[in-house]
Amino acid sequence: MLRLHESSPMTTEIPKSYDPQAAEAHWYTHWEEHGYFNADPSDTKPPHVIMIPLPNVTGALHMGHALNGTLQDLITRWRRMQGYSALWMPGTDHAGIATQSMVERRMLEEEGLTRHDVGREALIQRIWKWKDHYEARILGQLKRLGASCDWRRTRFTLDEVCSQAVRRTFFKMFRDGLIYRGQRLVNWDAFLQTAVADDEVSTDDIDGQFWTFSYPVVNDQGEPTGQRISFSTTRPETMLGDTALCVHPTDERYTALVGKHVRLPLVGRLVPIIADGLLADKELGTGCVKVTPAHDPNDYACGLRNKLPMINILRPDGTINEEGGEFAGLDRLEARKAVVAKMESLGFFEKVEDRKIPMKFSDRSKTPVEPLMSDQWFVKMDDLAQKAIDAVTDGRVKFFPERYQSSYLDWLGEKRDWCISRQLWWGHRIPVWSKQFASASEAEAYLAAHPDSSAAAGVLSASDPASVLVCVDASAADGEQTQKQLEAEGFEQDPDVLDTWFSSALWPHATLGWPNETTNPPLNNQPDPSGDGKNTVLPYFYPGSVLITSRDIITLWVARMVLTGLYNLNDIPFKHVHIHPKIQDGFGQGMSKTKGNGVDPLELVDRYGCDGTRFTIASFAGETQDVRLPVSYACPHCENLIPQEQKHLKFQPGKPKIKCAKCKKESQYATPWYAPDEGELVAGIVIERFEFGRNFCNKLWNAARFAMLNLEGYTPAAAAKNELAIEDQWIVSRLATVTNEVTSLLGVYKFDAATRALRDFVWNEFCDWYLELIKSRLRDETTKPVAQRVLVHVLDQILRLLHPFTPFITEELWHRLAEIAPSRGLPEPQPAETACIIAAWPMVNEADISPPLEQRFTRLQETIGAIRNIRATYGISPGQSIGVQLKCSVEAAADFEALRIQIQNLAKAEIAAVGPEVSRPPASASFTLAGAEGFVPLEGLINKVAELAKQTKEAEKLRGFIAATEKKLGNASFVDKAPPEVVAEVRQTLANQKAQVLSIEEIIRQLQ
RNA sequence: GGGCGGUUAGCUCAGUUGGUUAGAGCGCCACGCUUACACCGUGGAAGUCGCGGGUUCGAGUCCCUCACCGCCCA
Repeated sequence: MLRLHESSPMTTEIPKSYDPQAAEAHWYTHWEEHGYFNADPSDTKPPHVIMIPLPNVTGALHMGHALNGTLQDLITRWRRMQGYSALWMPGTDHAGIATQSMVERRMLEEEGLTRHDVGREALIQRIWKWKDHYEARILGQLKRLGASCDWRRTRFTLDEVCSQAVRRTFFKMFRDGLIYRGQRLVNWDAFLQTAVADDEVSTDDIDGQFWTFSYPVVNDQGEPTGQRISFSTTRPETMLGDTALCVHPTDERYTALVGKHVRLPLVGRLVPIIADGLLADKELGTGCVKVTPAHDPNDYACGLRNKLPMINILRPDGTINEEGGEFAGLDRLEARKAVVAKMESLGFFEKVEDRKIPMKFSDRSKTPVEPLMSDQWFVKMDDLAQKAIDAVTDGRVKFFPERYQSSYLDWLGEKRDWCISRQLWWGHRIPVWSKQFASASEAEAYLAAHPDSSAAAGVLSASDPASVLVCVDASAADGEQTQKQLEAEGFEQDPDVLDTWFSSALWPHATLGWPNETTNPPLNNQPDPSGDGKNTVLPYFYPGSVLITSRDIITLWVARMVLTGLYNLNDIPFKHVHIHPKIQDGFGQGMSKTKGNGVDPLELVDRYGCDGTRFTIASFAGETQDVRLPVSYACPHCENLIPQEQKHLKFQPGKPKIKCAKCKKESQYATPWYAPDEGELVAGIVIERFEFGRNFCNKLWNAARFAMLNLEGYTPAAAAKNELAIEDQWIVSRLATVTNEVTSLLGVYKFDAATRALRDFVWNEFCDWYLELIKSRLRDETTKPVAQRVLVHVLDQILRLLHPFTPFITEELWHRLAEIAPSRGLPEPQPAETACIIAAWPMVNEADISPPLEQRFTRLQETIGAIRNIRATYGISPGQSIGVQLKCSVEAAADFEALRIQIQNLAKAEIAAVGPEVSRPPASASFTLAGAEGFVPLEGLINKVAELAKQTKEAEKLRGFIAATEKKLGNASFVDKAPPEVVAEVRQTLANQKAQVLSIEEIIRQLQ
C-alpha cells in the first residue's frame, strides 16, 4: 500500500512522554529537504517578509536572540500557513569594531601581538576565520531553535551582494553631496585607536578628582597684573589645549575682566577671558571655566560660537603631542600628574577634592574615550532624517507597541550628522581616493578636466582646497578601471572603513539584490536565473512586512533602515516594527556577555526541549514588562538546585566551582567566563519557568496520545450540527472563539496573550472537560463515530494553531494522526495536508460560536465542581458513589439528563432526581449556584456540625454581598447616573444573591 | 536633567473602553497510581492591587504628589 505520509522513526507505539530530541532532529531535516522554508516570488501568493535583525559575529547567540528569533519564526510560520510566500531572511553582521577588537584582544593575550605587528592583510584573515566560526555557530543555534529561514538566501554584510549595495549607496550619497569629510570632535577610543559613535559610548560615574587652579591675568602688554582668576577641572592635562577662560555674562564678579587675557602658565599662550552664558554657570564652583574646544563637547560648541582656536593636544594613541611642549610624549594620565605637579610648583594650584565624576567609556574596549578633533566622514542627516520622520508620522511605518515611536522620532529629530568613518581594518573600505595638488587652481583644473561619470565623482576637499577627493563606484561597469587610473595618477585610497551600521542600514534591500536590476540575488551562492533577465525578487519582497527587534535597536537600525530605504528605493523597508521585551536575570539586570549573566539558549533547548522553550518564551512576550529569569544551577551530583547569586556572575580567575548546599560537593558550572574542563561534571543552567512550556508539550502529547489510542475504527464522514452532543457543540464553539482570538492577537504581536489563550483552551477545556466527557461515548459503538470525528477535527485544529509556537511536536503528531485519520474535519472531512508546516491556518465559521450554549455548559461545569467540592469536604472516597438531587429549570434538567453518564464519571455521582420540583432531603450536603441547587443525601456520612458551619459561612458571605449591592442600589446617584444596563445587571445580581441566601437559610433551618 | 516602562498572592506575571465577589502558572496544604498524562488529576489556603491625595454613583484601571526598580536620551 502506498504510504502518503511519512512518520518519524519513533513510530508504532506511542510513548508515554514526548521525546523532543528525536523529533527535533528528524523534522528539521524533513522540512529543509522538502524546501518548506524557501520563499520565492509568486503570482498567486501575497508576500510576507521578515528581515532578521542581523546578529553580529562577535559571539554566540544568547537568550535575547532566542526570544527575538522565536517571535520571527512564529510569525513566519503563521503567515506561511495563511498562504503567504513567507520569507524570513537570515544572515549576520560583520560588526566592524566589535569583532576586530575581540580578535585583537585575543591576539594580544595569547601571542602578545598587536595589529601593527601582523599587518592589515594578516589581521583581516584572522578576523575572517573568527567570522566563519561564529557565523556557523550562530546559524546552527538558530536552526536548533527551529528557525524556518530561507537559508539559501543567507547573507553577510561583507559579502559581494551586500558590498555592492554599500558601494552604490556611498557613491550616490557622495554625488548628491550628502557625504562630506570634516574636522569634528569625536569620541576617540585611544585603545583601539578609532572614533566610536555616540551610541557606542556609555557614561558611568567613577571616583575622580576635582582640581582648582588659577591663571594669571595679564595687561595689554602681556605682563601680569597680579590678579588671578580661579577655575576648576576634572582633567588638568587639557590645560595644555586651553584657548579661553569663560564666565557668565551677568556675573558681576568678572564683568571687568571680560575681554582681558590670561597667560597659560604651562605653555605660555595668551588666551582671552570671554563671556558665554551657555557654558559658564554662576552657581557652580568659582563661576569660571576653562575652555578646551578640541577636547570637550561643550567647550567645542562654545569654541564654535566664539570662534576660538581649536588646539589638539593628543596623538591617536592617547599620548600628548608637540602642542604639550615639555609634556609631549607622556600618556594622558601621566601628563595629568606632571601638569598638576608643575602648576603646584609654579604656585597656581589651589586645591583638590575627591568627587564622583561622569566618565565616558567606549563600549568596545571598555576604556575611557577622549573627545578628540579629527578628520572624519559624515552623512548629512537633515533631509534624510526628515523623510524617515515623515514615514512614521504619516503612518506608513507603524510601531507595536505604539509608544516606541517617540524614541525613534526624538532621535531622528536631532538630525545629528552621522559619523560613518572608523579607523579600523575590518569593514567596507571608504571608496574615496584623494590627492594633494600644488595649488587650489591645479586642483580645480584637474576636476574640470575630469567631469563626474557613472563610476566616479570628484570634489575639492572642504578643509584643503588644493586637495581633490574622488569617490569611485566599484560596482559600476568601469569602476575597477577608474580606480587603477586614479592610483596611477598618484591618488591614494582613504585608509578608513565604514561604520558597520552603514551596511546594516541597507540590509532590507541589499539582501534582495539591490541595486542589481538584471539578475535575482544568488541562491546558495550560485546564480539564480529564474528572474529571466530581471531582478524579480526585489520588487516582490520589498517593502517588507515587519521588523522584530528590541528597543535599543530603534535608533541603531530601525531609523537608519528606514532612512536608507527611502533614499535608495523611495519606499519604506517594512510596514511594522515590533519591539519585544528584553531578557533580564533574576536580579533585574539585562542579560549581556559583559555582565557574565548570559544564558545559552541551547542549554534550555537541551533541558526543556525546543518546543517547551519556544512556548515559554512566547508566553513572556508581552507589551509592558521585561522578562525576568531567575536562574539556578543543577548540582550534577545530587540534582539539587543551587540558586544563582551575584558572585557567580563576576569574573574570577581560574575556574571557580560552585558548592551544593545539600550534598556539599563542588563542581564547575555553566558560565560565559570559562569552558568547563573535559570530562568534568558540570552544574547546568536551570530556569524553572521553562517547565511551563515543557509541561504543556507533555500534556499536548498525552492528549493526542489518548485521542489516537481511541481512534480505532475511525471513519471520515460529514457530521451535521444536530448530530453533535452538547459537549461537541461546546468544544467547537470554544475552538472557534479561541481561533479568532489567537489570529487577531498574533496580528498585533501580543504573543503572551495568544499563548495563554491556547494553553487555557488545550489544557483547561479540551483536556480537562472535552476528553473527559467523551470517554464514555468512545466506549459505546453507537456514539463512538461522531465523537471520533469531532475529536479528530479539534485535535487537527489544535495542531495547526500551535504549530507556529511548537513546530516539532505538532509536526510529529500531525504525521501520526495522518496514519490513522488522513481525511478529517467538520462539517465535511477533507484530506489533510502532507505536513503541518504547510497546513492551512484554521478559518472560523462564525455560526459555530454560541454564547448561550457556552453558558449552559458553564452551568454543568459548575455543578460538577460543586459535587466534587462536597466529596472533598466530607472526605468521601473515590470508590464510593453518591446520589445527587438537582433542583433546576426544565431546560437545565435536560442538559443534566444528557450528561448523566458523564456526571457519573466526572463527579462520581448518580443523578437521583432533577427538575424544578426537587426539594431538599434531610441530612444532606448542599450547594447553591446561580442556575441550580444540589443536594447530596449523606445519611451517616454527613457531619451536621461541619455542614452547618459551612453553610453558615456561605450565608454570611452572601449577606455581605447583598448588603453591598443593596447599598449601591440605595444610592440615588448610582441609579440616576450609571447606565441603565449596569443598574439592571446589579438588580439581577441582587435577585440571584437573595434567592441563593434564601435557599441556604432553608438548608440551615433543616440542619438545626 | 528630559522621557518611557514597572511596582497586583511566597515567586514570575495577566487584568481590554472604569461596572457584581481581582485571575493564571509555579510553589504551598489535603486527597488520589480513576485503562492519555505524577512533566498528572481533584479539592483547598493564600492579595490593604507601592505610598498619599484627587476625579467619579463607582478606581487595580483615569489625574496629581512621593518612593523604589529597570531602560533610553542628554
